Amino acid sequence: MATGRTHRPATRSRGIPEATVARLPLYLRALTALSERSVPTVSSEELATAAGVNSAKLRKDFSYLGSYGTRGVGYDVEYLVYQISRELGLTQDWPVVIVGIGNLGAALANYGGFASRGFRVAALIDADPAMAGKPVAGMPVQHTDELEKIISDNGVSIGVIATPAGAAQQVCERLVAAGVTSILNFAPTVLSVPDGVDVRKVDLSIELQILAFHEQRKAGEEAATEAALAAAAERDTAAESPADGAVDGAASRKGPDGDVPAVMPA
Amino acid sequence: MATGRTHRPATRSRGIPEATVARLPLYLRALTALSERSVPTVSSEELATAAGVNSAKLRKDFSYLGSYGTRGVGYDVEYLVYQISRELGLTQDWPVVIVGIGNLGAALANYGGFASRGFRVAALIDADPAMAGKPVAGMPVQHTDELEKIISDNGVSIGVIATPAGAAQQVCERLVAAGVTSILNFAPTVLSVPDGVDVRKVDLSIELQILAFHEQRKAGEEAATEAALAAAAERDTAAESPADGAVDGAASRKGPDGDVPAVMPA
DNA sequence: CAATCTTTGTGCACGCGTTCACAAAGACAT
DNA sequence: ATGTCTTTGTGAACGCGTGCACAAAGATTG
Repeated sequence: MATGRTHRPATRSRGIPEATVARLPLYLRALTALSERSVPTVSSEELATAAGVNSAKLRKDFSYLGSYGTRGVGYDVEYLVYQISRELGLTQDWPVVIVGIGNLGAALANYGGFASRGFRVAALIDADPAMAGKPVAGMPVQHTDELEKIISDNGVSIGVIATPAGAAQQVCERLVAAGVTSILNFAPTVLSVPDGVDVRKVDLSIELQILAFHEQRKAGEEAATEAALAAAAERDTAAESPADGAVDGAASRKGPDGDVPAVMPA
Repeated sequence: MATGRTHRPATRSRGIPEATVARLPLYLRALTALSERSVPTVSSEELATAAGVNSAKLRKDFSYLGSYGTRGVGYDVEYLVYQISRELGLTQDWPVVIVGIGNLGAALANYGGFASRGFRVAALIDADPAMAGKPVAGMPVQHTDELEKIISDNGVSIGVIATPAGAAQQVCERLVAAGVTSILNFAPTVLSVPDGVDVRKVDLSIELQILAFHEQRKAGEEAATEAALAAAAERDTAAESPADGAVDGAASRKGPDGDVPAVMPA
């Protein structure tokens, strides 16, 4: 999982487990594809394969929503699309603002997947005065000064932060103060928010690091014969002189721009 | 969690739980920040706060790596940076290729967070002949025809897919055939890969849908008095005529572009 | 050297999520 | 109407992840 929830008690929302909620969009996507091909019904087995999950898991997930299937037949595609959409709150319009119109912010603004699922980009906001008025994705960028007014005028409750890490917390606080209660954070920082505000984060660098871990492990297992012994020996050696080895290793790792430097697509 | 793992038995990699691996990058980020401020040591409590997790969890996570702390004092920042970097495989250079240089692909190419953590963008690849040779992030875009050669010449084992959904599976297969064993997928599709290949996915739309679910729930709880009763009644009514209600609802949901339409930053 | 104080490392219990496996339900054929 | 066959819905068991709470370890002070 690339994304992680921040804060939040293990409370179940209306009885639907968090893990199930996270999978509903997957089912919805697969179902919509079937719907477009005018497939009337689908079995849990078929749908599970299309969504990339186990069929038992899918059935249990659906059981939290109610009994929408027909034994011996499967699920009615159109009906299920509707039920899941409703459960996810996609039958209503969700205005969102994107703050930080750098490379990533612009890419998000152009992302077609939002509009097609009930999300409407209400405004693009950036702190750079030079950006103000510039059209991005057919929409003029507005200055941060307008943030509060935009939020309240449009009744925005979902905000997307695509600013550099250094600006994220401040932007977050302004969004929350203005009434935003759900935030999707692309900045590589931990955001602290008051209770009642949901934060989900997407960190591109973290995903790659997790892949690197497994990649390294795979490489290590390949040469699992004598190489494994050599590696272990080397590791032990390095571990013997903590401070010294660390300084060396850490220094070589810190790149030109360090690490934290509020990097970000920007 | 915006990202989810695809396939993969619940095997522990060298004894380190997957959940712990996913948090290591968080700790690393917090530690690097401390390192830059020349903080020599840090307690589990402080570091946990900085990383946005519980201190007991952090200590348990570190215990899987070994006993790197000193009781009564805390952890040596530099040493821990080194150990975690090594564990994640960041002490070596990882060449990556980005396939699909649309808005998102370009944003990723410009993302500074990659280079600073040992990831080197070896090539940008796009299927559009018009893109070939165009410089993006100071690097010429190469045509898909070169994919196999690029992978093998650079020893690339990690690939990033930022193509439209329709092209993702095909690109994935070519990457895997060419030797890539880890894939970060931004296309809104389920990729099927052979055993031994890791896939992590990042889906922007899914994250928003999960936020919408909770947002809807919050809104519902606010008006939890009589409104709740009304809503429940309405829901029951809708549920009574499955097929009919479904057609209506689903139809109104399918936007102009449908849903699956291989949308994507592109 | 002894006493105290801080902080780590971890045993243990609990709860969530996953998976198995099967009974119940309905479609369909005879 | 009866029987067969398919597929759902779910009870139960298991395993992973989380958090508590504390003993052990070491620093620090007198």
